[in-house]
Amino acid sequence: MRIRIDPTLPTPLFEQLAGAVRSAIIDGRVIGGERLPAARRLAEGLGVNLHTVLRGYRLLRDEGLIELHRGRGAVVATRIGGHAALAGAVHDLVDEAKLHDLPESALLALVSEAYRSAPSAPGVLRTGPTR
Amino acid sequence: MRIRIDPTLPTPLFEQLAGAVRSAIIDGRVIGGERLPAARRLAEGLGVNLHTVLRGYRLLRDEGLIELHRGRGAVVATRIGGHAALAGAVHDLVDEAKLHDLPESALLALVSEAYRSAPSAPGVLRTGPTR
DNA sequence: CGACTTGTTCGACTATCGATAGAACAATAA
DNA sequence: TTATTGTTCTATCGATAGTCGAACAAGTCG
Repeated sequence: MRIRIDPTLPTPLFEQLAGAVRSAIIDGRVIGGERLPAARRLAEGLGVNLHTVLRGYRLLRDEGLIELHRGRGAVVATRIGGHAALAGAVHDLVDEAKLHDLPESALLALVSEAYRSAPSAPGVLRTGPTR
Repeated sequence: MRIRIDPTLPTPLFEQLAGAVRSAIIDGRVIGGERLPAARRLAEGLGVNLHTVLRGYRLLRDEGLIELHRGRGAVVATRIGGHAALAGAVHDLVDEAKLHDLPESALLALVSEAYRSAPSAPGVLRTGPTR
C-alpha cells in the first residue's frame, strides 16, 4: 500500500494518512487481519512525527476499521470486507453532485446533515465516540 | 423558513446557518428568486453578529446557491430547481453507510476523497473559489 | 527472565479559526 | 435624496487544532 503525504495541502497530515489507509480498506486493497506498518517506522518513512501517524491510526480505530495493540501494532479489522456497495453509492453521489456543479464543501455539508437527521441502523448497539 | 442556531454545538455558527438555508434550497422548500432575510435583521433575530450571518451567506454564494446584491439583499439563485436526484443519492449513501456502521466522519472523508479524485462534469466551465 | 517493540499518556507550544466589534464605503431601492 | 443592504478593512480575544518531546506500560519473542 502506497501512502503519500503532502505538507503543503490544507488537509491535516494525520487526516491524509487516515484517508489513504481508509480508502485502501474500503476498496479491499488490504484484507482484514493484515498488519499495517509500525507507527514509528511509518513516521520516519513519511518524515512526520510519531504522534501524527498514531493519531491517524487512532482515528481509524475509532471508526472501527482497524485495531491497535501495544507490542502487536495496527491490524485491519477482520469484520471488514470489500464494501463494494458503499463505494458505489459514494461514486454515484459524487457524479450527481458534479452534474449539478455543486462544490465539495456543499456536498459534504449535505451528507453531514442527512447523516445526523437519519435514524441509526436497526439492531446495532452504538458504542464508542459519538462525535 | 425556520432557522435554528445553537452556540453550544461544536459546529460553527455561520456553518449552522448556511446548512439550514442550504437544506431548504436543495429540498425545494424555498424557490428560486425568493429573497432571504436581510443580514442585519437576521443577525439581530438570532442574537449573532452581522459578520457571522454574512459569512454564511457568502458561503452559499460561493456554492452558487444564492446571489448577493447591495441594497437588494440575498436571493435564491434562479437556476436552482428540484435536486430530487441529488437528495435521493445522499439518502441512499447515508443508508448504506449506517448499514455498515460507518461513522459520519469516515463517510465524509470517503466522499471528500472520491470528489477530489473524480473528473469534473463535462462541458462545465469551473469558476470561482476552488477550495 | 530480559531485551525489544509498540502503542499510550502527559504536557507543552504555536498557528489558525471563529466570533465579535466598529467604521466607512458603494450599489440599489423607494 | 434618504434609507437599505451588502462589501471591505482593521482589530481584538478566546478557543481549538495540529504538531511535537519525553517518559511510560502492555505485549512480543528469544
